[in-house]
Amino acid sequence: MQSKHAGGVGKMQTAVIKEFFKQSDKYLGGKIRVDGWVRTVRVSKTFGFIELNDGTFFANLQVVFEESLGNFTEVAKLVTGSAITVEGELVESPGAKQPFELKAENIEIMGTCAPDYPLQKKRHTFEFLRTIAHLRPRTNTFAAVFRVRSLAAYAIHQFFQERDFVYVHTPVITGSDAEGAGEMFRVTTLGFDKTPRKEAGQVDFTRDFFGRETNLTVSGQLEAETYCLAFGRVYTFGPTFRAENSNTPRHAAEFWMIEPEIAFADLKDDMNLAEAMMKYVIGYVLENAPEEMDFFDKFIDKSLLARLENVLKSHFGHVTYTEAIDILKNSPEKFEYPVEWGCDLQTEHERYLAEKHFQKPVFVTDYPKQIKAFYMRMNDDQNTVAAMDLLVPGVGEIIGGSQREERLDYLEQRLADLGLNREDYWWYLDLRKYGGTKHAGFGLGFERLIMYLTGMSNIRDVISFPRTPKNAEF
RNA sequence: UCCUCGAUAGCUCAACGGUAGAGCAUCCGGCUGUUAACCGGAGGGUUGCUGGUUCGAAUCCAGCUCGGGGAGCCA
Repeated sequence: MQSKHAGGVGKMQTAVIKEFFKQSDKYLGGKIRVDGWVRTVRVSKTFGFIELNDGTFFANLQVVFEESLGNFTEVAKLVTGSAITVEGELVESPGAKQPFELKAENIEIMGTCAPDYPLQKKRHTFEFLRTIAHLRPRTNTFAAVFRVRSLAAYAIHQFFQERDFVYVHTPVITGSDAEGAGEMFRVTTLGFDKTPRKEAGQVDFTRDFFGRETNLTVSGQLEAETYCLAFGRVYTFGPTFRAENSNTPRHAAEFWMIEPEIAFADLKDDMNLAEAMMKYVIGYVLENAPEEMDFFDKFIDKSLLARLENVLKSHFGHVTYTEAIDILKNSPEKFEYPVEWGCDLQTEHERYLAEKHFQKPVFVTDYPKQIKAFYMRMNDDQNTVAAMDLLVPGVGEIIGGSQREERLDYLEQRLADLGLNREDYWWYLDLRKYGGTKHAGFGLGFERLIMYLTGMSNIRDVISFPRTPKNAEF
């Protein structure tokens, strides 16, 4: 990649550290200028070393400076976190830990760093770093996490765009409060002191901003289906909000979700899409962030690379809910919760299936209708629905999807059975009246994908500023 | 929301009923190739908050707040 800053041959070249590592031949022996932040300084009486990072590359550039420097005393006093611009010659390094280093001829101090800077050059706990979420992207782990996150987002867009999917922006504010996917955050401009009431005492939402009750979306799926039945293949990728009081390493109140929806497609097509997408993203990240992935493998999860590479080579497992119940019943494992057909699978059951029995990602399909949402397509047995969950080792449920019920009479019956108001779904039901066809889709929790890709074990450490119960700092 | 464990210097931890310590970080000094550099010195604390027991509480008890792990809900 040619830097937009790169100058002509023989002149001083300003470039980013990534380029020195990717094309060191081009720069070795030449004069360069580089901007960055000090990660650590090691100084002696007449010379010193600076580890410089400019955010473009995982590794640091070692800068060597000597007494001849005009501002040697000031440079020698630099502390971790300072911003500097260095000019000098890029030379081969005699040290064992880096191939080359920058022999400084001039160091300009662009921004000093106060001595109470909380980041040290030793290891911090993730719990502490969460309290300084504005500074943590400067650490190795978070630099790696958020570069992988960026690459994974790009890979997802690329995967769908290459396959002619249309990216749909579904609304963040929704008027539908009956999507059944959990507690919602209310959106209102009504005052708290004198909330308008109707005669019976309930809040009068006709006087609210939208003239009706509105909430933050818990899923873009129903809206995505409308565009699916126009474009054939669509996907959403945006923020999602759940007001559940969930206190776990896998839940956040604000998270990002990817929801593809495909027309003229059944559950099998849906699972094939999900598997292809997962493999595409894994492959893309392994190829484009090798330094970051090596770091995770070394310091975060020692079996990460082996596991991801194995996933690329193997086919995902497939098992029906009914078969899964049999596997669990016949397993030697002692479960805390009893296994019975009709009960939802507990976390311990899901973990056993993904981590012990299959030891790779596995689709569980055809769940009892009682434990799944109204829009999932009824199977011929009238007892199970065409649903699928993808379980992955270490994270658990990462995808939930289904073939949608396209038969109007079946769908109306399901709404009635669940006590849902038919009028609230008038436009959703219209899709079944006007050219309805079989279609399917799924929801992928983006943060859970990042956890799976990096080996990070807490969702709060894979999203820039996590929102969880009792925490919305920053 | 439930169960469980925890909160001591900026950070990571020790002290477990009797004067609150160490390593790292910071500041000062030393050191001619360092790699979480090294060596010497200094400053730094209402022991999460409120109350209780005790001659005496970081330590024991109660409540609260916040955090970790597990569970539920789910992505």
